Amino acid sequence: MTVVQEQLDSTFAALADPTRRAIVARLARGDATVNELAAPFAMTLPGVSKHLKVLERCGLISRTRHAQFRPCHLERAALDSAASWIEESRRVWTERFDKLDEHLRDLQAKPSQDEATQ
Amino acid sequence: MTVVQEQLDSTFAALADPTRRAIVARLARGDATVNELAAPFAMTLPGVSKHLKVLERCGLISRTRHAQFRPCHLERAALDSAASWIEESRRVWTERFDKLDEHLRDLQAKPSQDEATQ
DNA sequence: TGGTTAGTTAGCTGTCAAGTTAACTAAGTT
DNA sequence: AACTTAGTTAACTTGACAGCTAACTAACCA
Repeated sequence: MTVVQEQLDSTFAALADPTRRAIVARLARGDATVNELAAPFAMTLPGVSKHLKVLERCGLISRTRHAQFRPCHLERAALDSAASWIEESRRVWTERFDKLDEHLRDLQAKPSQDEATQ
Repeated sequence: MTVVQEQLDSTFAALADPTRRAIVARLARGDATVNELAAPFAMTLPGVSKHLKVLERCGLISRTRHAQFRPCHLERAALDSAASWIEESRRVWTERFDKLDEHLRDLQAKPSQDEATQ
């Protein structure tokens, strides 16, 4: 298993949880402390702390220290790599149909003997 | 939990597995049977069959019948919704920095009394 | 009809993840 | 020094999931 694959594994797995997606969405609007992030959820602080660890381990967030606070910061790189993977699949899928389309236009424009007899 | 959230949960969870990502990438290039999809993997057929069920349940693929074959087909909708979610977070993140940037340019252009004394 | 090909279902095992409470660390406050 | 605030770590329970083998269904072939 390559490093890139493991990165994607952990990033997609992180985004599979609705609590973590909400945290990411919140952090997109600006940095926040653990308690601020935990406030909207009916969940204990250790639970949120675990989610943050998951997000940190896949590189989606980073944490610094500021007195007894640990402000969380969204890192766009992991988000970018997940987006890139999906985009690549969509690109291939789209390209295939574009080629099919082109082929059909070719057939219509100048049907060859071979194709016309099929 | 909303339907949309459950859809995202299951789609991201599906994409968290490297085998399933490889299957999706393969299907982007065109439809394939279960055995064709299983061929590249050191895994039993029931294992692959399970992965396909996961992909089907989150809407990433669909399956039809053709004699004793069950060709798999990539459905772009689920892929699109996952991509959209990520894009929205990236958009917010980017917008925030654009606004900050604009604010800083404003400060430089016409510093107010209030801001100048801080 | 008996065999082959394509694939799924069932049942099992091991692993990992989410959530909890309780106990801890570390920094700031009085 | 004692207390409060912010957060993490540890230990546990529960539930889901990946993989396997064995047994099954369904369609085609001889």
